[in-house]
Amino acid sequence: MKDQDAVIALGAIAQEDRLAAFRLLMTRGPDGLPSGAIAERLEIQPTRMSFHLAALERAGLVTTRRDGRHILYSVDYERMRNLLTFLMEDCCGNNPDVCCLPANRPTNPSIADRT
Amino acid sequence: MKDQDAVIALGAIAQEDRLAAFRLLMTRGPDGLPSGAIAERLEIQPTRMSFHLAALERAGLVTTRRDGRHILYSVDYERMRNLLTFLMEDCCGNNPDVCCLPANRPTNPSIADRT
DNA sequence: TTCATAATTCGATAATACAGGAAATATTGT
DNA sequence: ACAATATTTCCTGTATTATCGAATTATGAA
Repeated sequence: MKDQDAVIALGAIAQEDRLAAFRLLMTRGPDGLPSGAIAERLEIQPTRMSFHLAALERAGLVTTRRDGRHILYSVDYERMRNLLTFLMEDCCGNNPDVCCLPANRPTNPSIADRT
Repeated sequence: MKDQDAVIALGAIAQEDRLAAFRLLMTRGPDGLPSGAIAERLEIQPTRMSFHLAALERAGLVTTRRDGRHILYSVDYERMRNLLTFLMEDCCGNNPDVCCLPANRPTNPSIADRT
């Protein structure tokens, strides 16, 4: 992921309503939710929600697909993974001592090879 | 970490110059770097660098300490860890199947208890 | 104390982003 | 074709953020 992509992705979730929507979508998995349902759940006006969801989509963090008269928004988990990887790169990669990995997870990349 | 804190922290690194500065500081560990050195390295005017570093500090992502006529900026790794944890909460917590953890790390929190 | 260096703060301007409501588009059911 | 639903796009005003240069504060050295 390039710096510019990260800036856009970070900017997308650096807003109250969008962060709330994104986190809600994360809990829904690939099925996702339509804009209206998200708006209702978060008590945000539909036109606002649409605006914010468009920003998340531009940032690549969510994808859309139409289902009848609904448009379903769902998280692009791989994109999110890429963003988190990007944020950790300069941390543990060059500085194993002071690691920013959450929950005291092992810093050794070989952990990925375990079952 | 509260939503509002996350929004501020994310907004802090959602900017080209600040993201570059933050990533540079991450590679430096607790020692950090003075504003001038960062500005020179990134080819950013000192007054702008100062402005952006102040934003990172307000967001809690970096701390400062004076050393002679230098003011050293360094990453608050715990804060960064908290932010990353926050971002992953709604992912693997509620949805072990579609996980956004980087590098295929185990999703089971008990991993933290291993040696 | 006076000079030079490191960095920040201030004031003005320019660029972006946010919010609300009206209008437009797409889809389904009658 | 028509009405209803789901959602987006457009327009306007407002607020936040970024940039630049000049002035200011803090420190160390002569």
